[in-house]
Amino acid sequence: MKLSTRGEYGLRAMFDLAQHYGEGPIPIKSVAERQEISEHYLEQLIAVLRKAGLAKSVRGAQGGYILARDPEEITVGDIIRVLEGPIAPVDCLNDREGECCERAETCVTRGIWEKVRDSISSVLDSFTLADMVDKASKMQQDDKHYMYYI
Amino acid sequence: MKLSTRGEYGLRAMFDLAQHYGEGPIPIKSVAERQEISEHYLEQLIAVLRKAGLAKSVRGAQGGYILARDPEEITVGDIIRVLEGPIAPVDCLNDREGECCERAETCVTRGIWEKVRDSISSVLDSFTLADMVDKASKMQQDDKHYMYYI
DNA sequence: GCTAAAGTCGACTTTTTTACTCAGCTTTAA
DNA sequence: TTAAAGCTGAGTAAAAAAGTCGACTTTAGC
Repeated sequence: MKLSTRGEYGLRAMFDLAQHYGEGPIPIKSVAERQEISEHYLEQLIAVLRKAGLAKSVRGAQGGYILARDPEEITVGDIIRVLEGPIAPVDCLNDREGECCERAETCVTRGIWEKVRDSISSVLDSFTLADMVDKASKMQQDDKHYMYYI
Repeated sequence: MKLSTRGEYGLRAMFDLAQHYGEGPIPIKSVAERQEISEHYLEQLIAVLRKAGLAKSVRGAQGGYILARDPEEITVGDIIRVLEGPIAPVDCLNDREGECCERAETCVTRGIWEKVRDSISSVLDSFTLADMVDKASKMQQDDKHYMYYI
């Protein structure tokens, strides 16, 4: 039950773009440096996000990437689904009803996986990039406070 | 976000033992046949479940495996955690607080993964093997009904 | 127009994990 | 005593994940 680095890196990259939203195109190189991710690898991930319509690219000098929509309009679920494929603990959830499992027995487990999937989805969809940026800035505030009183 | 076959097979095997609970030790071979899982592979999985205290073995002729506790006392979460490792979308959730991520920024995502983990856990812990056996027998009833009316 | 800073594309490699397989051993009911 | 079970550890093949490389295209700014 683990995310691959694709989802983790991709989310961090999109979060980075969200933090710089409004500043024009952000070069992938700078995102990779800040997030400590291999530039070439990140290139691949962001290409997927672009094709899925979550990010836009601006080619040429002074180019880079921008979120395709406002940070409020992009959920963590949107990003994870694109990079990790459909959220489904077992494959048969992606098949049409009745297309898998001959034995009804086996399908008892299916109901459980469905509930797991739905609960993951609903958690992931409940966070937007804007929420994350808010939280990050609050954390920085707290840090300052803390420093102040030392 | 996918389960490996370890969790899937292991759960099916334990479900099989639950269906035969009270009938004495069930040989792994028969479980493997019913569930269409490689016998040798299943041996490895059930060994892990045994060491974790979820199943008991009876060696020698007429031996086999038995659930270590009543089916009501074993949840799907117990089984999955043993076979798939701790439920944690990202590794840093298994570290102690503050041991990971230097940058507070990075840790904004951590809060999200924590909620995902907790929601998965609570779904998995809400099903016991007894629930699954009940459901399977109901499904068989329904099947008979269905057949009856054709 | 040239140049350098960007993104684009596809193929390649390495590493890790998964999913088995095998052989030989130990235990024990009948 | 024997055959049916579990136990153990090593080995392996295939797949997926993670990352690398190099050549190409686009475009702002000089």
